[in-house]
Amino acid sequence: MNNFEVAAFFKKMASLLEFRGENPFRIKAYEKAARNIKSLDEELSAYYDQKGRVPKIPGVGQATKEKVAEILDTGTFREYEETVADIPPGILDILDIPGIGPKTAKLFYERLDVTSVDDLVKAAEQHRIRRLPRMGPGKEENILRSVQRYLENSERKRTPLATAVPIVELIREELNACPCIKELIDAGSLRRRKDTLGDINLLALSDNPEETLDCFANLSDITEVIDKNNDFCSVVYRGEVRIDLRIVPEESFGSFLQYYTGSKKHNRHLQYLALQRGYILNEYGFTNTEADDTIRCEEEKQVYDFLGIDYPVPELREDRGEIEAGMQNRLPELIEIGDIKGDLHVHSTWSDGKNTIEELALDARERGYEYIAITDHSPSTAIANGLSDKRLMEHAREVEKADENIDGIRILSGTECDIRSNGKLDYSNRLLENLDIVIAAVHAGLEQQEKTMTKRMVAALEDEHVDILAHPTGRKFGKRGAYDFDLEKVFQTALDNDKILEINSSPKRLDLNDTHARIAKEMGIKVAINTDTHRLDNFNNIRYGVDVARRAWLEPKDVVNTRKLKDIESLLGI
DNA sequence: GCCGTTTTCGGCCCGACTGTTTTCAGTCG
Repeated sequence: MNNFEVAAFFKKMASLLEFRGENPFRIKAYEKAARNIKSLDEELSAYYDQKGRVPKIPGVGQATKEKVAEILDTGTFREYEETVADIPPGILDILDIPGIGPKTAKLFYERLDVTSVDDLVKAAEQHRIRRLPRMGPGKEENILRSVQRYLENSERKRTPLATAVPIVELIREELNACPCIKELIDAGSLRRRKDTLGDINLLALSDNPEETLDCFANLSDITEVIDKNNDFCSVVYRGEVRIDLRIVPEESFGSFLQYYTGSKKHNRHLQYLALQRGYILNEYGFTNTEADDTIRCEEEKQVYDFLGIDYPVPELREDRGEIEAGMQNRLPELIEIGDIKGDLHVHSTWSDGKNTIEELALDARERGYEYIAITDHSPSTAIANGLSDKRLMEHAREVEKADENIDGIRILSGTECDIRSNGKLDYSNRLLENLDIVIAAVHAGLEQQEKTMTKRMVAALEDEHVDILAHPTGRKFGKRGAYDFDLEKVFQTALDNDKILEINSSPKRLDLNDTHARIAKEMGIKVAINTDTHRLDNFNNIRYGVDVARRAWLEPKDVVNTRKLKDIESLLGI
């Protein structure tokens, strides 16, 4: 159980208590505990395993500490379970809908007898909501829209790549103890580095398939074995993620790897090409339709060689033109992590970051970066301790000082400036023009209608001080989709005004996503891959941003922060 | 439920945005 999961219990608990109308300060205390647990640097479970107690955390007193221990021991806590049991189950779903908080859920429950999402939809459609106090037609409409989006999201519950990767690392470590496994290889969407995974696909070479699959089925944290036979086993990890392991024969390892990497569409296209040449292509290799004789590929590349296609890396295999490009020797030279020369979106202790400007700079230098931009929040994002005008000026001076004191890396002064709901920026021109870099971002008023939101974003992109639009579509995994806005218009505005669009590497965002980043590239819009770092280890998330970029066919030249310091400076007009 | 005391009980309590109001409640990051 990680900190986010522990924090989620307390956040949820706060909602439930608010729904029941309990002491607001007790509710606040739970919210605060959740916030502080989420922003801890070390993993509670690791600390607890090692020391047998819960560390001191601000806002977490004795009572909550005991609950944390209970969660780590048992996966839940008694009071939470009792509270949940006391509330109609459908209410829990309603509380998950963005825009509907505990107070609103309570109102609907008490006045309209709404105890499920279904009830809620009916109440809205029958216009019963608009008659409630402080409700009206606009509210009713917004609620219907939120519910619709919520239902769409919950239908396709996929696992974010950044959740899957650590799980696979743990499994890999545990399976190391199993001597019969010769090699364990990622396959499927995991290998293609898709941002979310339906399930995790692994392949293994083994001398003893039976024993290997037994090892696998008995891993800790496996909560269910769905299917198991001679060369295949499918399990559920912690009741959430499905993981398939398949033992593959060495003589056709390449064919298997290619086949189980997919995607389905990519494979279907290859199968069509094979058939034109008189072969059936499947996981065993190419089978001659007449002679019934199979060519097994030991190496994956042989599959492509056989069809006369340059080898496409897994990230490209979506049948979005990579097969045609491979046939014409014009596959892109994709960007790699090593190409990244700096990070243009970093938060320090001045707003909601965990590290000082110096710590960030030294760590970035250690990573071989030539530059970073310190881009703390603006006043509108108050909960993140956004910088007032006065503090912004002090901040810039502090950055300048650090830049003078630390050799080997350039530290740029910047801001992640809120785009207010009316399209105005959170700082005046006078302040913005003193900064090296200005990132603009939408953080509030996310439910605006398409026209308003588009206008708002366009206005920001037309501002001469703005360099980058951060997390342009606003999506967050498991939370909400993109803002309602005209993507084409916003992208065109970015192009016309020579602005940079961000691929935000934060695992909960990955925004732009691969298709949007590809559109940006094709339109000729510059892209930056940033981590939005709030603490040092967030710098590691760059891998996920680069994954997105690679899936979007981006080459080093498409990404501004592959440029050397002096080129980035001239690009930013410093 | 937490915290910090002129120390064990009283105060805690961001601010923009939205859709309602006719001065504000609820949600969110």
